[in-house]
Amino acid sequence: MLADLRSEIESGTVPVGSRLPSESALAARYGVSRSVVREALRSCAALGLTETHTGKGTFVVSGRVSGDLVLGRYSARDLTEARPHIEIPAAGLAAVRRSEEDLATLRGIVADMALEDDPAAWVALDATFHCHIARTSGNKVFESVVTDLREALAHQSETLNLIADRQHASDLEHQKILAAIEAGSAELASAAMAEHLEAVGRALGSLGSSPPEG
Amino acid sequence: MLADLRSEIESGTVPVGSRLPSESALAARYGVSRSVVREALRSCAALGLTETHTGKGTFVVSGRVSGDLVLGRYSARDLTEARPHIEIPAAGLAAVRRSEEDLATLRGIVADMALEDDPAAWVALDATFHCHIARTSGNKVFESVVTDLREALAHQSETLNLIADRQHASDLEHQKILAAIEAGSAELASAAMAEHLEAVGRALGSLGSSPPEG
DNA sequence: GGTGTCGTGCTGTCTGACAGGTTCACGCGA
DNA sequence: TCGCGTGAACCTGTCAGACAGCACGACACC
Repeated sequence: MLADLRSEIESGTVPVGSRLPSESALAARYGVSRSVVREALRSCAALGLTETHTGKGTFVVSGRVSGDLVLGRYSARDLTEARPHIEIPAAGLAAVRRSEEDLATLRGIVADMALEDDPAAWVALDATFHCHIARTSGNKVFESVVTDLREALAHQSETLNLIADRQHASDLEHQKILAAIEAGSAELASAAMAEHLEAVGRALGSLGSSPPEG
Repeated sequence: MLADLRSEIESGTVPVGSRLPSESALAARYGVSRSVVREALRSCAALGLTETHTGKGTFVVSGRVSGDLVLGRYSARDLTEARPHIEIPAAGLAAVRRSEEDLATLRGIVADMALEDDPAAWVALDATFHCHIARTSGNKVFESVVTDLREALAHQSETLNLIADRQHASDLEHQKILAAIEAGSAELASAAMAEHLEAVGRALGSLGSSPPEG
């Protein structure tokens, strides 16, 4: 039943943020006792999929298993320092390995970002853009690491604010990255991503070695 | 009590491979009921720290939480392709940020490797060496990713065999890396690591895009 | 010596119960 | 009518006790 519950969450059948049925209800649905349900929920919680609050219920907090990058606490410096080394080669590979479907998705994201006014929504799209490039690289290691990095970053509101501040500049840089990937040039794509991350890094520079906020 | 149990496992107080006390015993030790113990053990199992077998007990299978890099399945190509992008900059940072203690540890590992005859033991030391360089980089992202990559690699016996085949060549390259880190030169350390990984990559080249063995 | 059986210990699951936190609606008073 | 307090309903957290199934070792028997 753990597998069933987990697949329901990971497949998105149960949307992120929603409340799961109560333990008793789940027990009745699956025909098991509450103990079994509780242990399954504990597993999901350990994997970072759910959180349960006394008296309120258990809530889906993520659609995917969090890597230890997220579980651990990373300083903004660590994240900023590591990103280029992974995202730049990922962009290069993406330019070589992209499919038409990938290109369509990336174009859609970039178009949406240009129209987005809400900073929080824009930052979310920004994360989607970078994650999809990593996925387009065809290397699952890059995909996992970038997704984890981005998720870890999502816990640092200070950093997110600074990212949102340069929305228009980033939009232009994203378009440049996309164009390079469309052109199929690993060199240009890497360079464009490097330029983008460098600019972001400068904007985040004021953070210095400040600790994460948890 | 989960935190207590988990820290006991992660700190190595309970060695990997050993059997934990029975659920009843743990319940008595912590002064809680068996339900609580079972849920804590479920969490540990979900994190990949323990495995429990009906009728036998629960056993410690890992001293650290496995990232999703390990949980997922990665091809040898993905791993080989991603390693340089993370380990080379990590080596560079390690050269700049290493402490005397780090140097002593690394020297010890390299010395042990030179004397090691058993291929399996040597490969384990090799993993320790690379992981400790990542740790020495002072960047927890690099540390996590390298450790995860190495753990993922540990599931691919074919790759491990090829790594073990060039034991003597690797020993020399490791010494060169260590010397560069001792000298405090990020440039030399990166170059030495690049050279090493390139050589390993060539040796693994025959793998091509063969799937992981699971 | 080899083999089969029994007892012990452990996990897996169920039942029923109670304490404490959370939320919401109802009713009372201003 | 509006504001507020109270209480019921629901939820999770934890406990105690019980039984079935599996694994393993000891012991008796052949």
